[in-house]
Amino acid sequence: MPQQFWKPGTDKPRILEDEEGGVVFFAPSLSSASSSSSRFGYASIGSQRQRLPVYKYRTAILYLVETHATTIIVGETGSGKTTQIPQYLKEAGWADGGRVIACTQPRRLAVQSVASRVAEEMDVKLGEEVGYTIRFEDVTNPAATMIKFLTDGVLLREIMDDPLLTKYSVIMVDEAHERSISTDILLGLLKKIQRRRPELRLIISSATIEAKSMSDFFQTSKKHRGPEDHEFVPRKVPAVLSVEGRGFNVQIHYVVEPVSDYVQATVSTVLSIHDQEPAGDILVFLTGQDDIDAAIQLLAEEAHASRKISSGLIVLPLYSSLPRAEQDLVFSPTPRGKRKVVISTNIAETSLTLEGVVYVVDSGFSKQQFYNPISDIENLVVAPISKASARQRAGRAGRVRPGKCYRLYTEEYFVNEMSSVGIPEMQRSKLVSCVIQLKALGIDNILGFDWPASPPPEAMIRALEVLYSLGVLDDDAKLTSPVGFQAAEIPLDPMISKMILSSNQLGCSEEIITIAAILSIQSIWVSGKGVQKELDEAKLRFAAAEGDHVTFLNVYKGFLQSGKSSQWCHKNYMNYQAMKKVIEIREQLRRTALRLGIVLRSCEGDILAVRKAVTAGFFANASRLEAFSHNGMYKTVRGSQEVYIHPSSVLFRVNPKWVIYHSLVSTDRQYMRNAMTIDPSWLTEAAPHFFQNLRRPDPIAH
DNA sequence: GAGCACTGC
Repeated sequence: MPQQFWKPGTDKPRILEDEEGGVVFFAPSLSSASSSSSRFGYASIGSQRQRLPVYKYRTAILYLVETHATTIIVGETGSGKTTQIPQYLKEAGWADGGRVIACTQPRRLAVQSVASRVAEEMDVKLGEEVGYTIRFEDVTNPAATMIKFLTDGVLLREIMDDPLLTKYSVIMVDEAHERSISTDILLGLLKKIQRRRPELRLIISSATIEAKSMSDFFQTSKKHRGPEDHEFVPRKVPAVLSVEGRGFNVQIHYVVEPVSDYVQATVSTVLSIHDQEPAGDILVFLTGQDDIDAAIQLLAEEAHASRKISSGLIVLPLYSSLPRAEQDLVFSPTPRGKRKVVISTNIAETSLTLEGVVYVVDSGFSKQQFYNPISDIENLVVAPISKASARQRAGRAGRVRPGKCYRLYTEEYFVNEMSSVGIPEMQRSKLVSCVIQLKALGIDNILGFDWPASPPPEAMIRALEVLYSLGVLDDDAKLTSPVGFQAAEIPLDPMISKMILSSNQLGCSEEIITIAAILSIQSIWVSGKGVQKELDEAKLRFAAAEGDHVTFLNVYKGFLQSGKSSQWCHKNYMNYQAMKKVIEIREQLRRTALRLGIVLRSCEGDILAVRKAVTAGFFANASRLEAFSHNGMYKTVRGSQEVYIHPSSVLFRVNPKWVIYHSLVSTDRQYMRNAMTIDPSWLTEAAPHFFQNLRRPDPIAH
């Protein structure tokens, strides 16, 4: 047990029972917090730490963690919970005896920056007492690390090697309100682990007040234990503690009438802020590159027309596919007498923080992914945001001083129609990777798994079907040996994993892991507007008749021959950052392949082997050109869906009779992205079962 | 001849 920090007889924390009996609320006691103020830390950093809002809950938090299996902490950004709570736990002895305190984050950058901040506060070298682990980077020392920050994805991988996470005494899951797939899987698994390890403590940290549902989820026993035994057995009822943030007040403005064109409304709002409000930068939330470009152009036109305000505005776009140098412009300080306007996607809602923003304009929309398990198509659509998102966006205006947020929707809409939280990612995504991961963790009854939010059964069944067809699961829906277990080890989509495993027998693993690495990033080309012709020409220099996959091999070869040069990328309209990521992923895949006993071998130009390996993973994505089609219409073998080759493919307008594709994107039509020519006989060869089971008597007859 | 919100292993 950790050292006792709570002394009976001293100022006792007050516990307030929720009337429904499910939730324990805790009222902070200022005097107990200040009584333990000078026990740790260096003067300057120590007093800085004490000024954080979370500090006055120090005793309360430690008390709750000690006495409850799960503690839910609701706190806005700026409360200091992420950097302070792990330190409080360490100071209270939770890292004694070689145990480790873990704190997960959804994003890599957050892991790195929080870890270095905490190492600095504790005056230790990063990677010793305080460390972090993210994909490609393990900055920990197993013999010394007491506080470890990591992405939730990394912790999930750790569960594969150590199913009970035995080295951790406390696991804090931060930003749980974002409800990413890995956070949700992690929460489900932690609940199971807790049943086997009653001494394990969980802290769930969330920005929204939806704590009740989280509390219900972690409430393993309805029976209350008496207070006399709580020192030995933690209470099963989760404790809930609310910590205020340190943001400044943000005044909210709503439009009086609904707007019909939010791009136009954005531009008018920005201009009137610039005209009437004191200095301070403006952050605008739109949905995507199209919106953003349109708004910037309109803003330029209107500012030009009214000369009085045309000067003084610096307008900058911000989205993830923007080249790095242009992205960095938004961080440069605003010159005196100027006003910066950053027009951004959701990237500025959580991933990037801009200093100096005083005004936020919120369109009320963002692009969100939805998955239809019946048609098996993922769709990116503009959809209304949730109240939680709207609050997060508004909060971006209050970081340096009191700010204002202009919502381009009515108050009536916000209050009555906006949903309070977004739909968890789990309920709007493909679940193939998620299901194989759970299988690898020994969860046999996938449909009965205790999720924080249950995914649609159709999506689960579809995922099971895909895994069965790949030979990853057997008739009893158990992982096959060795293919299933090996595929689960590879940190990629199972269809790609299957392709890699098949390349072993075909003698082309070096080429296939290159293709796998490139397929698992967004795009290796620079984003196309304005340089379309040049981009097309550059692509032609690498284009292979066999299709996009083989083209990728040419590109990668060229990149290596250039000495991985950024100028070479620039010259060929390639995204250098993306290529660097390809190199990293490829290196990780090489190591994973070696561990799985895959022989790394090049086929030395035998492209037939490469194409067969791709087919072994992606046979389910085969389609055939319609016999009398003049417009390049294909039908999928699996579902007879009408599909077309995407104009970005090197096979666009080539229209070979048979292709397999990597993915479908759905806009006005269904487009196949990354297509490759095949011989249809390879399909039955790769997956006889799959094609026999299709309804049509002979779907691949010539 | 079209368009890629954002993460992550």
